[in-house]
Amino acid sequence: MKKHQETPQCETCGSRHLSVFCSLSQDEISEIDNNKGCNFYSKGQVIFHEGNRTKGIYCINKGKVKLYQIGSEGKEQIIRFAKAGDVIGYRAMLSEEPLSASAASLEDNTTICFIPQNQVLSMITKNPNFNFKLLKMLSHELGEAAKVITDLAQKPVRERLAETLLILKNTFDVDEHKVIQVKLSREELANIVGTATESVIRLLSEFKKDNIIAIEGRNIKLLNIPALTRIANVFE
Amino acid sequence: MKKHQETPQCETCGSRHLSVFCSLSQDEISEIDNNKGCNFYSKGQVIFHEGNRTKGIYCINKGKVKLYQIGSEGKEQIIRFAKAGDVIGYRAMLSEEPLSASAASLEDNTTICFIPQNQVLSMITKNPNFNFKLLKMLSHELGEAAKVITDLAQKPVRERLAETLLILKNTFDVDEHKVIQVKLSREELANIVGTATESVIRLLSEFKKDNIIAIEGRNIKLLNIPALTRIANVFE
DNA sequence: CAATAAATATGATGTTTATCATCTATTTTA
DNA sequence: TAAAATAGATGATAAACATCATATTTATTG
Repeated sequence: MKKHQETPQCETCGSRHLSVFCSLSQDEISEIDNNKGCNFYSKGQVIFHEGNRTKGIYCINKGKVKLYQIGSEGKEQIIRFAKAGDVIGYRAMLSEEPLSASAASLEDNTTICFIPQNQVLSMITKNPNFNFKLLKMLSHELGEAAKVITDLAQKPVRERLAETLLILKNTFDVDEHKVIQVKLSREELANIVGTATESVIRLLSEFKKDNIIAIEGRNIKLLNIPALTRIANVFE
Repeated sequence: MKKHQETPQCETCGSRHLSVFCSLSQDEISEIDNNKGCNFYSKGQVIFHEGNRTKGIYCINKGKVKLYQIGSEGKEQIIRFAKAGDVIGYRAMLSEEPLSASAASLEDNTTICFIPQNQVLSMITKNPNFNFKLLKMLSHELGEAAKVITDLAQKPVRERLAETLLILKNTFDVDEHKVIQVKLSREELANIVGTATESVIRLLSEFKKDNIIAIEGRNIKLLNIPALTRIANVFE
């Protein structure tokens, strides 16, 4: 009893007005609609592979995605996340370099549109607002990356894990029960924090013992955000 | 007996043709020349401060610069370097965010021009080539940052130090005696690698003992680059 | 639904790396 | 140039963290 999966239309895309495409005109939107493709991914499916070339950008219509690199010992390092309204693959397309990261779906029914390069380039040229949104997005990402670098270089694992939980909250939000709205394995958490899976398990247990979080399987409930913030050692 | 320091002209700037400004027309160059400022910095002088706002971009005419953040325990983390022809401060300007890093000169007589925001924005709008160069530069930087993140998260200090030496070689080149053309303290090296100063000192001594490098004060001579590459554990 | 696999959990142990103390060498400055 | 400050070097120790081993729980699948 497979549900029929229809290609979503940009025109009716709920995420569009919050995304980098918010400044496009009606004409530009239908131009994209006529040229884009769409794919549906089940949980764990790879969307693109590090090292490959891309001839366009991927716009997430529905679902959640992790972007990761494989380190020299074969270990996954999660670089960032993307959700509905976010765009991925633009870095490689714009720099004309191979993809610096792989992308994999974190949920079933993740729906992702593919906008060909020539469409994007023409929008950049024709729509200054879109262009500035892109520049802004890239610059912002670069600033975030610098923060991550400093944290990885200087903070102990405990602080980084606390900070990761807060970042996941900001990225995916929490529901009415304070549960972070993304399901990650302990191993994936370790692959964000840059530590061993066992260390994440131990530290989560500590946080739980101190009533800072509650754990139900892969659901993490944030009970005491001020305490987490204190542990994370962030002042901003 | 202070030497008279003259504002350099973009028109005669040797670095221009290799920089993000390479695609500018004669008119655009003189337009910038008429609006830019210029400052001279002695070694160690701060060019701008993390957290401040910038209303333009800094173009390095001469000298070397480190960009760094101060971590939560007050420790410096060097994010990247810049040299003649490189631009700094553009990330903050384009994202309309505060500067994410501070910049400090690494050499006496470092000469840096300041191009006001409105000049840059008008070039972006009027010169598509310049715009694409910017997009490319930002995207490239973002890819480099992702690599650093994976390395910091996964590689041991020894590998990171070896890799840092190779990156310094690629950034600043070596002279005819194989000496890396930038002088950094052991502490600064530690602040790139993300480790303690003592660890850098010990590891450099090891590399020296194995005839992989030679050390004369702050000059580091790369004697065996293949060996360094092997230690750095990079396959690309 | 039993059987198997995978993920989570926890203890024991070892390695890596930071910290502290101290000493020497090199700059800087009075 | 002597004195003081700073940077570099090295050993001893401690802390953080990874790894390995082994349960235990939770998913997955025939």
